[in-house]
Amino acid sequence: MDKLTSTSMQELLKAQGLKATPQRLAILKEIAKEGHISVDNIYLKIKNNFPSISLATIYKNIKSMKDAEIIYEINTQDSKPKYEIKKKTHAHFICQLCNSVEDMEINKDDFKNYGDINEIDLYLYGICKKCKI
Amino acid sequence: MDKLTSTSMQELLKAQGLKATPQRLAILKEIAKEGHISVDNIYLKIKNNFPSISLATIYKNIKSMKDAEIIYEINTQDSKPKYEIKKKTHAHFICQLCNSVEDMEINKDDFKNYGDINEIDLYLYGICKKCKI
DNA sequence: GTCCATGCAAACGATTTGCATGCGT
DNA sequence: ACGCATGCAAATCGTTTGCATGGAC
Repeated sequence: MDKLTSTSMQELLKAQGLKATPQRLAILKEIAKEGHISVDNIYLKIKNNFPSISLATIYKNIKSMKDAEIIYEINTQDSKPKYEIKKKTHAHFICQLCNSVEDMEINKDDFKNYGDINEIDLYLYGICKKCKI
Repeated sequence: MDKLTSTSMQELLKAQGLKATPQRLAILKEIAKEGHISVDNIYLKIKNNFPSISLATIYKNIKSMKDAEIIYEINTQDSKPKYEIKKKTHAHFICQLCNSVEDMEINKDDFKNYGDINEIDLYLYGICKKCKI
């Protein structure tokens, strides 16, 4: 996944008119570190270094950063929503056993024959390498 | 969409070990008629001809018929889950204005280069013909 | 008669909201 | 100093569960 420094995160937020609060930076840092992570797990992870943070704050910030298109929501068939740093369009491979999410490259042009498409969400379900062992 | 008679619905249910109750048939009929419909709307529609039906019954039956792979759940970015009669793999085109869902044919073989895939969920977002006018 | 399905009400989990306080700019 | 952000608690929404009753086989 792309390296995202604290500085670039602050700029990303400011560019969208959002203040770079410690909570927001902590959330972004956790998402960037994990790749794909649920609200609950963001909360648990951040609470270690930041015991005062509230779940409501996480939800509010997830919402505003999603609206600002800084992060992206992944909705799979069997687990709670997960979040990732928004980047170039790609597919998600979902393991049907462990629910892990893996990014896969796709070529947007492959979908041109479907007409005028603004956005593509492609979820591929199977068994990941780890679970296949 | 495929024609689905009352008789074939009954057989579909029995084949999966589910009793063909009037409630179940009404739910299936509504899903077949609408193509893609939410729990709330199933409830509202059925309540007209079937005032005693309860939301819990709809939820329970949606769950059992989903488990039995008679119906399929569609989860889009901005609206509540919708349900359709399960059929051959296809994509869903979602209108970003009116949230309508439209089926689009896809060729499973086009996804062979992604590896060992059991299931494909492809959501394409854009503006539907009606909303483009 | 047994078993599964229904329908009501209560419980539940995830998310949202209101509001007083605090902090960044 | 102002306005947005935080954190708590309460409210809300969608969905699930328990349980007593009813109906299908």
